[in-house]
Amino acid sequence: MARKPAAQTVHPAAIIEAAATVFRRKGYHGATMAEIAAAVNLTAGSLYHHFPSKQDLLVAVLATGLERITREVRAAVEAEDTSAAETLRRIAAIHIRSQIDNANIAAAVIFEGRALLDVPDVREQFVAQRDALEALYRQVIERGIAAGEFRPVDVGVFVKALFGALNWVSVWYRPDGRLSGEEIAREIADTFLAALRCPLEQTSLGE
Amino acid sequence: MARKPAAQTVHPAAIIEAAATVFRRKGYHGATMAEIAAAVNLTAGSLYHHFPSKQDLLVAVLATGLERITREVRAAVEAEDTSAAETLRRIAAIHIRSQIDNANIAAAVIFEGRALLDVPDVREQFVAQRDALEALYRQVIERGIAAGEFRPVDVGVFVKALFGALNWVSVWYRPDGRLSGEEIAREIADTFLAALRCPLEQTSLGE
Amino acid sequence: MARKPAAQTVHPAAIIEAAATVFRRKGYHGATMAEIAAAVNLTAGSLYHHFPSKQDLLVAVLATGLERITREVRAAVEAEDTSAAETLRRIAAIHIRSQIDNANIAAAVIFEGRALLDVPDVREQFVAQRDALEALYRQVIERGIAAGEFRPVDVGVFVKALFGALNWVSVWYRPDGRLSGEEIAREIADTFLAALRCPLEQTSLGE
Amino acid sequence: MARKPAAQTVHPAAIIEAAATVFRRKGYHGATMAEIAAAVNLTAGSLYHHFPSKQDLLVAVLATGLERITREVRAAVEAEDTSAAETLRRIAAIHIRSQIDNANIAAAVIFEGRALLDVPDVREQFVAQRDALEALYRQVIERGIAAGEFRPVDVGVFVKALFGALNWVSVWYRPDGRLSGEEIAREIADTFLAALRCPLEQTSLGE
DNA sequence: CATGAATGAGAGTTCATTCAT
DNA sequence: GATGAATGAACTCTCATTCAT
Repeated sequence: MARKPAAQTVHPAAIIEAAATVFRRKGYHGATMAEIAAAVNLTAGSLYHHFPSKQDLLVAVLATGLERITREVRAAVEAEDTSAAETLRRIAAIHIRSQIDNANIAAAVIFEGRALLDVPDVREQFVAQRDALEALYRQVIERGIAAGEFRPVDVGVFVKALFGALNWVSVWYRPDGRLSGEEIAREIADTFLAALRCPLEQTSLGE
Repeated sequence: MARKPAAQTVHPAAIIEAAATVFRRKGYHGATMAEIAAAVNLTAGSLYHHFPSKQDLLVAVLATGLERITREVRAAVEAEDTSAAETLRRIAAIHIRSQIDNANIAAAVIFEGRALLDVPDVREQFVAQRDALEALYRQVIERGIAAGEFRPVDVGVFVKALFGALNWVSVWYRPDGRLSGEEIAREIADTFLAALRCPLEQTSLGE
Repeated sequence: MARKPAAQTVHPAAIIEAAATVFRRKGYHGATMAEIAAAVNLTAGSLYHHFPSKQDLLVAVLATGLERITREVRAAVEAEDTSAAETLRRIAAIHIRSQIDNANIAAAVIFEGRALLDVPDVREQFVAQRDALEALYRQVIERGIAAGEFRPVDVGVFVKALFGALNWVSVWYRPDGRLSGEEIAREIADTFLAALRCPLEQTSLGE
Repeated sequence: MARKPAAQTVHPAAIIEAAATVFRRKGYHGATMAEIAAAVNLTAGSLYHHFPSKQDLLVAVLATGLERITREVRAAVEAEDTSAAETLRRIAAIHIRSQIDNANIAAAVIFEGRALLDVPDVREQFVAQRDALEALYRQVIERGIAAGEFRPVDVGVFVKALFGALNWVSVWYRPDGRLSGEEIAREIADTFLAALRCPLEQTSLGE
C-alpha cells in the first residue's frame, strides 16, 4: 500500500522555511500540513518523519526566527565600539534586513507566536526569547540616555513604539517597492534618533 | 423539556463584539461559530439568523472597526482649527483610545484582515477602507510639512512607522499596566513630533 | 457545505448496541466510527453529537453491559429465598441469557475492556464494576460452603473457573446450535454443582 | 555517523514472541510494526526482511502457540498408559503451564485469532488447528465415559466449559499471585473431575 | 427566532508497507 | 540485512453550514 521513493534529502531548514511561508499566507490555523508538505515536495504524512506535529513546526519556525535575529542584534549591542545612536542604526538595519531576507519566518515570529500562547509548555520559552530580544533594544536606549547622548524618554513606551514601527515593515514591505530595505531602515532610524536627540522644549510645546 | 429562550433580542453589535473577541483570542481560522455563539448565549445554528457566514462576520467586524476609527480620525483631520502637530496628537490619542476601548475589534482589524485577502470580493473594500484611514494620517504629515511646521520626511515610510508604533499598542497594552492610554498616546505623539521638528542636521550626523 | 436532515431520532441505546456489534466483529481498535455510524444510519461526524469520542462509546458499552448483568445477578444473589445451589443455577442462567440476548454488548465486556486498561481515568471504574460482579459469584459459593451445602473449595480459583466457563459461551454459542441457552446454562451449572458437592475422596484420588 | 548493527542475527522466534507481547498488550489492531520491531531492536522496515506482513506475524504467532500446546497435549492424550482422569489432569497442567510460560503467545491464540476470521485464506487453517486441539480434549472425556470412568455428560458443552475455565487463566493469572500454576491446574482439574465422577443423583436433585 | 441533529468536507495524525542506500 | 525516508490510505475528530421542528 505504499509506493515511490523521492528526490534528495529534505533539510529541516527547508521545511521550516516552507512552513513559515504557508503560515504567513494562511495563518497558523489556516495552514495545512499538506500545503506545507507540498512546498517541499512531500506528502503530509512524510512531514511527520521530520517534525512530530504541526505545533512543533511552528515552534521551530519561531525559534529559528528569534534566534537568528537575536544573535545578530546581540552582537551589535555588545560590540561597544560605538555610540548608542550608531548602535541603534545598526540594529534597525539588522531588524529590517532580517524581515526582508527571512520575510516569512520573521512574519511568523511577529504574527503567529500568539498561537502558542495557550500552550503552557512552549509559551514560556517563546515569551522569554521574545522578551530577551526586546531587552536588547531597551539596553541601547538606556545606555544612550545614561551617556547623555539621548534625552530621557519613557524607555518602555519608546522601545515598544520602535518595535512596532520596525515590525510593521513586515506588513507593508514589497520587494518591488520604491525604497530598499537599507533606505527604509535609515528613515526609521532617523526618525527615532531625531526623537531621542531633540531638545524637550520643542516637543512638549503644544499649541 | 426545553425552556423558553432566556435572552431578549440579540443585537448585531453584540455579536460583532463577541466575534471580535474570539477572533482575537484564537485567530479567524482558530475561532469557531459555536464559540462565538456561546458568547452571546446562542448556538451555532442560531448565528445564521444574524449573519450568513463566518466570513461575513469577519467582514462586519473589520468594517465596524475601520469605520469607527476612520470617522473619528477624519473628524479630527478635517477640523482645520489647529496646527498639524496638534492634529497628530489628537489622532494618536484617538487611535490608541480606539484600541483600548474596542480592543477586540481593533485587534481584529490589525491582525485578521489578512484572512480576507484571498477573497477577491471583499478584499477590495477592506483594502480601500484601510488605505483611506492611512491616507488621513498622511494628509496630516503632508500638511505640516507644507506649512513648514514639520521638517520634510519620507512621508510614506514615516506614516507606516507611525502606524506600526500605534498599532503595536494593541499587542502589548495591558489595562493594569503602568501607563494609561492617554499617557501612552502622549509619549508616542511626543516621539513622532520630536522627530518631525528636529532640525535635520542633528539627525543626519552619524558618528 | 452541508445538506440533508434524516430519519427519526437516534437513541443512545441504539448507538451503544451498534458500537458493541462492531466492536465484537472487529475489536475496539479495528472498529471505525464510520462503520458504527453507518449501523445507525448516520455519518461518522454525526456520531459526535451523541458521544464525544470513540473511547466514550466503549465506556458506555461496557458500563451498559456490566450494569445490566450485575443488576440481575445481584437480585438473584440477594433474594435469599433459596439454597446456594439454586442461586448458582439462577445466576448461571442469567449470565448466559445475558450473553445470548445481548451478545454483542456482553462480548464487548469480556473482550474489549482491555482497551480501557491503559486509560487511568476510566480504568478504575471499569475494574471496580467488573470485580463487583465477580464478588457476587464468590458470595454465593462462600455462602454454600458456610452452610455445609458445598464442600470447601478454593473459592478464588473456583469462581474464576466458573467465570471462564460462562464467559466462554460468548465465544462459541451459535443461535442455530444444538442446545438452547437454558440447556447450556443447565449443563454448566450441573457441572459446577457436581464439583461442589462431590465428596473429596473421590476427587483427590489420582491413579 | 552510523554505527555497526549491535545485535547478532534476530531469530524468528524472538520476533514472534515480541509480536505476541505487543499483541497482548495492545491487541492486533492496536499494535504497530514499529513497536514490535523495537522490542527486538529493529526498525519497522527491517521487520519485513523476516515477515512479509503484519498479518503473517499474527499467523505465525497463532500457529506457534497452537502447535506448541497441541503437540504436548497430543502426546499426553496418545500416551495411553493411564486413566482418562489422569490424562485430564495432565492436559490441564500442560494447558496452564503453556499459558504461564508462553503467556503472550497463549493470550494471542485466545484473543487475537478473531482478527484472522475475516481473512478466508488463513481462517481455515487457524480454525482447523484450534478445533484439532479441542478434539483432543473431547477425546479424553469420551474415552473416560466409554470406560465408565466418568459419568455421561454433554461432551460438547463440557469441553467448552473446561476450555473456558482453562483459557480464562490467561486473563487473571499473575506471577506474583497466591497460587502457582501447578496449584491452579490441580484445582481446576479437581473441579472438573469431581463433576465427571459425581453420581448423577447428587447433582440433578435441584431444589 | 432558536435549536439540535445531521452533514460532508477536510484537518492532523498514524501506520503498514516499500525501497534506495 | 538494516535503515530511514517516503507514501497513501485510513482514521478520529472538528466545524461551517443546513434545516425540520
